[in-house]
Amino acid sequence: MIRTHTCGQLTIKDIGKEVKLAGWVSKIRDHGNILFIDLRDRYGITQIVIDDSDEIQNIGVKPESVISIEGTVVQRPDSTINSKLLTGEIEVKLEKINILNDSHQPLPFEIEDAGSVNENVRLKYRYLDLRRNEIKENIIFRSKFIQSIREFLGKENFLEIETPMLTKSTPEGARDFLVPSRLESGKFYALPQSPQLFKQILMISGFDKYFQVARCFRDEDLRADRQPEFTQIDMEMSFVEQNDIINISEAVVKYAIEKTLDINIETPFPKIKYSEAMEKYGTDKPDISFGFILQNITDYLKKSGLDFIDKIIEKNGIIKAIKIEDGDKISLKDIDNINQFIKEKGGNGIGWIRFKDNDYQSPIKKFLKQDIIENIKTNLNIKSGALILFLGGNPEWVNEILGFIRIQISDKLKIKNPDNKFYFLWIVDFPLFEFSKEENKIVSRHHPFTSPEHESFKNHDNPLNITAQAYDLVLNGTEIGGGSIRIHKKSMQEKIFEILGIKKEDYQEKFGFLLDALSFGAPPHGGIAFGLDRLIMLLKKQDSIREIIAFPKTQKGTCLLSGAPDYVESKQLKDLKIKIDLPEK
RNA sequence: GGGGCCGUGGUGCAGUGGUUCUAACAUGUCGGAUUGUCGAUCCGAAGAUCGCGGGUUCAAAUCCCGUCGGCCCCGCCA
Repeated sequence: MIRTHTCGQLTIKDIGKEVKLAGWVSKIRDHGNILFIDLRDRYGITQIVIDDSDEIQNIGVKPESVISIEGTVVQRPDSTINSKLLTGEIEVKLEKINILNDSHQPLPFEIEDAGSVNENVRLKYRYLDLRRNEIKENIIFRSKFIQSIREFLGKENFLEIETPMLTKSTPEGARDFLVPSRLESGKFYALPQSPQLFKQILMISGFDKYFQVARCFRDEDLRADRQPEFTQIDMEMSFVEQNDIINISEAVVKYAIEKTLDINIETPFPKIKYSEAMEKYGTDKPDISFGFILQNITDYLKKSGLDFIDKIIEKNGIIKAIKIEDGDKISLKDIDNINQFIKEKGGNGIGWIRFKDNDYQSPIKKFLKQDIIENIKTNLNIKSGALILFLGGNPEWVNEILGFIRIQISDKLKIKNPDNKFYFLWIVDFPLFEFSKEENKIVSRHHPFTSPEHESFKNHDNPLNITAQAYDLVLNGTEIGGGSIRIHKKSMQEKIFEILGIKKEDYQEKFGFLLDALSFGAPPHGGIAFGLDRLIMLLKKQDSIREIIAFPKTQKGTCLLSGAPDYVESKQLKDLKIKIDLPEK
């Protein structure tokens, strides 16, 4: 046996025991006739003490070498107890030391405070980075969180079922990662963007409660909270309605968080309609930890005599405002930056009024009638020092842009989440479709298997007015989950494909297997998927999901540790009958 | 596809045209000293063609162009 205990285990209860420990040399403190080694493993640090001067001469260990030791657990003298360590009341008096493997010196970076090391160096030597306490704890937390979800869903009678990684490319949605087939030259598998169709088919098979810790792949550009491969907690249930899924989702999230963090999660989470989220926050994933709610001031500006405002109102546009109580903290330069952003988004610029005592400043001051100002002051409850920013145009555009600005300003003022809590929020009643300007056609807002809300489907005059039985879970302004009740009747699924403008032969070719399955007794069903990486990131208060993924990719999708992606041998391409045709530079 | 920030010993950084840049400081590494440290301490040493390529200049880490790499954002992500 190489070790009898871990480095985080021994305490005052173990005094006198003969033990064997193994781990990494974290720190050496050499005092000449006494020498200390901090021995570290996943569980903690135990101080090894050597006070035999001959032994010290021969010891020759280097930081981050792996050693095993034998010795006796002894109590530390009172004055040398280290209250920062769980093992700080004891130390192990060394009797025998074995260097299992040396570490090259100097190290690429110091393990203890590598937080300030450039990320490219951290990623290249990820194995060293993962020895650091903070990121190690993130990875351990992630594992415990997943375990608690398995525990909860297991008790709730859910089955964990794997679905294929090599599957069929489907139109719509994100760009697929493709895998060439050798046995069927010229054909490709796609890596799953989500197990969506397979989990629906499992419902049709009668596995009425399914979940999976599912790896998903989307070949799109990366962000701090987006990796090309990521993990979903994927769930699907039969014989359920929207609220059943919402309830079990809240229960599983509550259970896993309370089990892994020492906090209380209040359920049920608040719900707001999509339309309300857009009106008030200008986004479908609002951060509700602070105010700055978008306020419609169109009525107060009617007959303002201002040409550009009259024109906006004439074209059925609106004017909305954000009120910033601490208006002095937003400078003219900040407003300039906002203007630049708006110009990039196809607008002219933002209006502003700065209220000071009983006066006010504004670039359009000489055009503003006193009664308009009074109206705004009263209705928006303006106090001295406040700044309002306002923007006019068509409602959707105004909401979207002000939603962005709301976040920009809150970042600048650092007023987000002042009490550092978790603000969960359900967004419900999404539209089933939206109009895509790029493709100039109607597309699914969630995915084409989402069931419409029946009344709105029956009564619709325009597909864009149909409501979906879909719901998103938002945590502190980040979407962490989403799902829907699915269509379980073939005829309805065909109608949806037709509204989407997909030809019968095309949907037959791509989704025929689903339509077939729906025709053999498909139960009503629905589900949800949680973005595990984002959820863990937020729970661990990290700024990037790379901090909670063991081996993440860079913004260009490369792995600095392994060097992927890379060229392959020509024989491999030959087997696949693939020719590379790179454009000349 | 676009916008922005960054790249200087192993690591983190200072230095924005010159002779206090023959590149500072901190930390680590190596050698020595040291009996109670735990961010140990003290003494000493080594370690950098300033990401790479080109240009401007009497003179470039510093200015310009290109390129490579990392990060943040827009587009994209049903």
